Amino acid sequence: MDTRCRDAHPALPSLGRPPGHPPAESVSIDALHPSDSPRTSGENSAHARTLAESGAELPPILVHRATMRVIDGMHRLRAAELRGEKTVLVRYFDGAATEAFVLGVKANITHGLPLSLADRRVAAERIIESHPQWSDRAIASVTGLAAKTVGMIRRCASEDSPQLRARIGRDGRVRPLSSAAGRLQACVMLQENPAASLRQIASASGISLGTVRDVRDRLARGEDPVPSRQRPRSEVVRSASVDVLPERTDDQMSRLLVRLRQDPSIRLTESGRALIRLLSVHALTAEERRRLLNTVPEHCRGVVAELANACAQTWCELATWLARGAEAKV
DNA sequence: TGCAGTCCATGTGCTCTGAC
DNA sequence: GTCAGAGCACATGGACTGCA
Repeated sequence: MDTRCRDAHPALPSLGRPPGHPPAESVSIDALHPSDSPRTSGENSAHARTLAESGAELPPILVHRATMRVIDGMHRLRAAELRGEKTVLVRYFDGAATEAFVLGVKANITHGLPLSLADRRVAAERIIESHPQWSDRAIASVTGLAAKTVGMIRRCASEDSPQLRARIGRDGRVRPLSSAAGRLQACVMLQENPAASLRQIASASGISLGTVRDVRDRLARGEDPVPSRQRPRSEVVRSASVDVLPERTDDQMSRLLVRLRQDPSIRLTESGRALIRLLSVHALTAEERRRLLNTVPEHCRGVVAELANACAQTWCELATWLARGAEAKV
């Protein structure tokens, strides 16, 4: 057997790489069950005959101990049967059935008869279902597909199922799919508590130090704290063209903000840009409010609610003063 | 000495482009 | 049309530096 399949993916945590290579055992062929094969068309009988007729000693096959299913080596098993042998050399894998399947896929793309493209796509679908937390590249490295292809399969497969917020990469690190909610929270903290350290803000908002720094730099440049890539596409369209806005409260706020941003007397002064930044932070869409809500720990909700009320009161007072000022000028 | 900020290598997903 | 590779922007953790 090609021992590379034992090292399916060192960085993927749930693969559970077994320590060392346990010695192969001679096991009765009758005790083994057919594999949960990634090959949709079954074994290739011609390939099995070729192996049987070669006369060469066949390497041990890999078997899932809990189910006695063959993980890797169905062609070698068929070849042994064709030779009339009663036993076959086996190496056991101890782990979950889903991990055994991943191991089988990995083994089949690294040696032996390669999986077809269709087989690899089906395998990717199964791995996405069993390991939704794995990144596209991690699954791509197991199935032999391109990461982009895995991403496309994931999008199709997850239309009816909720998306996880983070993925585990090939290096075993967890990376969020979107840091938008954390960025918005960090933005609020930076403006309400400028003396707080980046680390404090990073810890409180659940994003990395580098991301907090990026938020700070963006605010200093008068930019949105959330990169356009991470904002919903509909929102990006809104800020690009106010003519396509449907009549909704969130959209009305966006429209007013766009108008304000376009006003030279506002956008060409430091105080004006600061005002736009403050208004942008507080003009949250329903989706952003929902995301922010999910980031507030249970024990902090009272404090956050109190702060939110205080902010609301401040803005109400400001609105009243502005209205009075407008009336006075008229 | 410990904290805070910065830099860097390396990972991610997305988009574009060319090969088949 | 499908697929993979290159390049991009962004995120991460560790290493490093500066400062009280």
